[in-house]
This record gives sequence, structure tokens and C-alpha cells, in this order.
Amino acid sequence: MEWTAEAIDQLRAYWAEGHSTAEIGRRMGISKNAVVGKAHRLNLDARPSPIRREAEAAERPAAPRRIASPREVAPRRPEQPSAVVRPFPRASLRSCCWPLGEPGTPEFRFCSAEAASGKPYCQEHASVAYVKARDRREDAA
DNA sequence: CCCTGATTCGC
DNA sequence: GCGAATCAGG
Repeated sequence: MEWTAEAIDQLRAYWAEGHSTAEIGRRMGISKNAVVGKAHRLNLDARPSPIRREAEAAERPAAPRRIASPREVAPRRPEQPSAVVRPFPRASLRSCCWPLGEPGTPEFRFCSAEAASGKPYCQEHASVAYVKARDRREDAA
């Protein structure tokens, strides 16, 4: 591509009109790379780029930015969340989550009896939930 | 897979 | 200086 003054004017005009690099390339019969390359060299206003170069961004920050004061700053302990919001106060007091009724109906609820220790179900439902493999044959799929 | 723009680098 | 190749996001 011979960048005559006319060609450069045309590029500037299209660029100023906000055409995409590919569109300018189409109109001028050149590649969009030629357009973007020339635009870059002419220091035309950069378009919002869709990309963000991780490689550069990741390499650069090695440059230490000295903004902190020379004085040493007391180590700041991150504030500990004082209370984690838990749906249940204590694992040991968990209530049975065996479903009762038809899901989606107003009657649907969970058993809510006190769960057997370490299990999500109360004693009664745990006995239903946990079946010895040997006794399960007739229920199997 | 289409689009976008930016950067790189051999020419 | 040029622009294809490549990258990276939509």
C-alpha cells in the first residue's frame, strides 16, 4: 500500500466517521490490518479495544510502585467476620431433612425432628435412608 | 465462526 | 514504514 496524502486523508476521514477498521479496509481495498497499522502509526484516536493483554499486564506489575511511606506500617490484621451466618446454629442440633409431602405443594415440609448425631435425618428416617446393601435387592432400580 | 482493535516483528 | 500474524474479548 502506497500511503499517498490522499489515501491518508481518506483513512483519516473514515476513521473520524467511526467506521470499523475492517470496513475502512473494505472501502479502500486494503486489509483491516493495514488500516489499523497505519492508524496506529498516525496516532489516530484509539478505538475502545475489546481485548486486554494479560501477558503485558502480568509482566509489568513487577515494577515496584513505591507509594508507601518509608515508615513501617503496623501489620493490619484482616477483620475476622464476627459471625458467619449459618442456616443452622449447631450441627449437633440439626433437624431431620427428610422430605414429607409433595414437593411444590404448600403441604411440603421436612420432618424436622432432631437429627441423629452426624446424620441429616432423625433416627426414624435414618433407618429408612440407610439400608444395608444386602437388603436392598428388591428395591433396586 | 463471525466480529472487533492492538501489538509484534520480519520485511 | 508496512502489514500479516497473532492475540484476546464480544
